[in-house]
Order: sequence, then C-alpha cells, then structure tokens
Amino acid sequence: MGIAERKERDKTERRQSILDAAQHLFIEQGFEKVSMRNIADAIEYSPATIYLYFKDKNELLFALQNQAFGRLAQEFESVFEIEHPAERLSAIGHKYLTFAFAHPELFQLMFVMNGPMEAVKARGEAQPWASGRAAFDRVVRAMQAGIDAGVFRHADAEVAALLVWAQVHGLATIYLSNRAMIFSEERRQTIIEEAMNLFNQVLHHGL
Amino acid sequence: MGIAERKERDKTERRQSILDAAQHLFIEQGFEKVSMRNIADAIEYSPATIYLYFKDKNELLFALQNQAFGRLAQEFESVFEIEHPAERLSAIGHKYLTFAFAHPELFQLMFVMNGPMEAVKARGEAQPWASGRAAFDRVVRAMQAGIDAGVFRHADAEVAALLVWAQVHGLATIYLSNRAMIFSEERRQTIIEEAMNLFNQVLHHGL
DNA sequence: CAAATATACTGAACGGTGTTCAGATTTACC
DNA sequence: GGTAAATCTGAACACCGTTCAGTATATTTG
Repeated sequence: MGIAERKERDKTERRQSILDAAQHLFIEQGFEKVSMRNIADAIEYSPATIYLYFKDKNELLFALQNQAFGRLAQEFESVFEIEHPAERLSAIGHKYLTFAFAHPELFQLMFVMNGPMEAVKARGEAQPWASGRAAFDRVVRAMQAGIDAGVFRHADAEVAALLVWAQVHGLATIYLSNRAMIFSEERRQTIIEEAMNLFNQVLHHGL
Repeated sequence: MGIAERKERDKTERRQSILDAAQHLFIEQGFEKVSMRNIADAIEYSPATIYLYFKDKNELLFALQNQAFGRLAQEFESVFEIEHPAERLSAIGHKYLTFAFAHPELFQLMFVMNGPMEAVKARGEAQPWASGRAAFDRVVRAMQAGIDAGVFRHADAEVAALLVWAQVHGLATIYLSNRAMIFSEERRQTIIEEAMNLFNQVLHHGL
C-alpha cells in the first residue's frame, strides 16, 4: 500500500500548502485580502481546486485558526514555570496582549472573526472549539492554583478565569478595533500598558 | 428663500429615510444583509442615489453609529442618579452589557465593526469619534467621582475607566463573537452574569 | 499494451458586493 | 416656454464565495 500512502501524504501536503499560502496572505496583507481567488493565485491553482481540500472558506479559516492556536500555546509555554499564582496569571495576560499586538490578524482570526466559528457550529461536534477550550483551560488551571493557595477568594475558578480573560481581551479588542481613537496618539501607546499595570495590581490584591 | 429651505429640509429628510431603512435592515436582518442594494430596495431608490447623500458605505455606517450612540446615552440616563460611585459604575457596566445583548447588531456597529471607524479616520477630524469619547467620558466622570470620594485608590480616572470599560466590553464581545462556545449552552447563559457579579465585588472592594 | 476507471484540476458561470458615471428625468428660475 | 440646475438611474467595472460540467492526468484492470 506504498502508493496509497504516498497519495495520502501528497494530499495533506497540498492541503498544508494552501493553509501556508493563506496564512502568509493573512499576515502579509491583512484578512480583507484573504480571498479564495488570492489564495488560489498564490499557489497557482484554480479557486475551484481549494474546494477539493476544504468544504468552504469558513472551514479553511477554521483550520488556520487551529494552527494559530498552536502559536499561542507556544507563547504560553514559559509562563507555567512561574510559581506565584497572581504573577502567573498576569504573565498569561501579558502574553495574550503581546500576541494580539504582534499578530493582530491571527488574533482576529482566533478571537474576533465570525467565519471560523461558523465552521465550528457547522461541524456540530460534542466538544466544540476544542482549541479555544484548551487555551482557556490553562487560565482556569492557573486560577484554580491561586484559589487553592488561598490567594483568590472566589470559589469558581472558571468564572474568575473568564473575568480575567475578558479583561485582557477587552483591552486588546478596544485597541485593535480602533476604539482607542478617543485617546491621543501618544496616549494610546501607553494607556493600555497603564491599564494592564492597574489590572496586575488588582490581581495581586487578591481579586 | 422659502423654497431653498424646503429643499434643504427635504434633503435631510431623505437622508434620514435612508438611515432609517438601513437601521431597520440592521436590526431586522443583521449586518451581513445591510448592502447598498438592499437599502436602496427598501426605500425604492437606485443604489447610486444613496451616494448622493453619503460619500460611501463607511460614511453611512458612521452616521448610523452616531444615531445608535444616542440610544446608548438614553440607556445611561438613569444611572447618574445613583450616588454610590461603585454602584454607579457597576450600573453603567450592567447597562452596557444589557444593551449589547438587547441590540447585538447596533453594539457591533458601535464597538466592533471596522467600517464606521474607517470613516472616522477618513474625516481626519481634530477630535475623532466624538460620540465614542462622549460615552467614555461618562465612565471617566463616574470613576473620578469615586476617586474623589476616596473609594478608588488609583489616581488616573481615565486609566481606571478604560479598565472598567474593557472588562465589560470583553465579556460582551466574547459572548457575541461566539467564543463563549467553550461553555455548555446552559452555562453560557449564567456564567456571564456570574462574572459580572464577581466584577461588581471587585469594584465594591475598591479596585 | 490498451482500455477502463479513478483522481486531480479548471473555465466559466451564478448571484452577490461596493462604487462610478454618462445620460435621462424632474424641478426651479427667468 | 425655454434654460439651467438639481435629482435620479441603468449599466458597467472589478471584486467576492461557490458550483459544476468537462478536461487532463495517473492508476488499475483485463
């Protein structure tokens, strides 16, 4: 069955090359420029060919999203060496925010855009959006550690983790959606950082 | 000059009727269905006619956004009777979240979509996004009152207000962008509320 | 080896989008 | 009534996601 295996491998390789081209377009040109036609041009295929490897654009975006979550997980790696619960949580928040600013397009794909979530819905899995859940679980675990250590009062780690996520997520999306325009350009650069400092204070204070 | 006046009035009336049709489409059918052609159909005009009243779609969305901010301001009205700073702030947060769930399409127009902000940029005004700034100022004033009353420690009211805004905004957008999918359907309904309760605790604790 | 089959790919089309512009129509003025 | 100004539109342009009949290539079978 050597031939069948090679074919399978070739197929996943071509699938991956589509994803690579799409990701490249995403990062290089922004998500508005990521059209099926542009992806097709980049890999010198016909647009119709992409539909042999992905059901539709949402499915492609979903695959791309999963790949991007791999990157974020990588960023989170080092954080789990930190012992102090509040500091570990604030480090996670910091990494989240840094990732959002460093890769705004990927961040939007992961946490803002509708397309990938439509694919998640369409799949109708029992455990939808596993990659998102896995990322969130890291926050929950860090929070639970803090509660167990008596640093945080609130009993429900999931609720507290959601609040922490939402806090940083809110700062990131306010900035990335240009809603920080209400601040002058100089202020805009620093106020997010100041807000994060205040957030860290709140965290260390015990939540 | 009675005629010139009437013409001017007619013009603003037609402009308004375009906005009304667009808003109706927005609320009734969702923002994906708000196309220039659909708006034109609703008011029985040609799509080209809309461009006599709005420079482009972004400019139309911007006008619609301003209108929506009027609604939010209305929601905020009652809040400013509350004396206790922490309670006033948490009431603002509650209204913000309630508005987001009650009018998700308008919320996205105001705080998520890119189009209206592109128009803001294109206008190049000295005080960009005045309606957003006005809404935020209400939060800042409430926060400043809290600082003055010694309830909140942090000196910079703007930074603290941004953090409060981002907290609630994060919860709203996580839910509305379907990222709360990581929770079971029943949990999804209640966990946002629980997170808000925890947030209120933090606020009352003094931030 | 040749024919049949399975695999891979594509051109062209469908209906949708925002936008522009020459031309038609309606209105106001002298 | 005739001219000028204001108002509106049909048709087109270049894009979008998606589908499908048809072509070309590679593999399997007789």
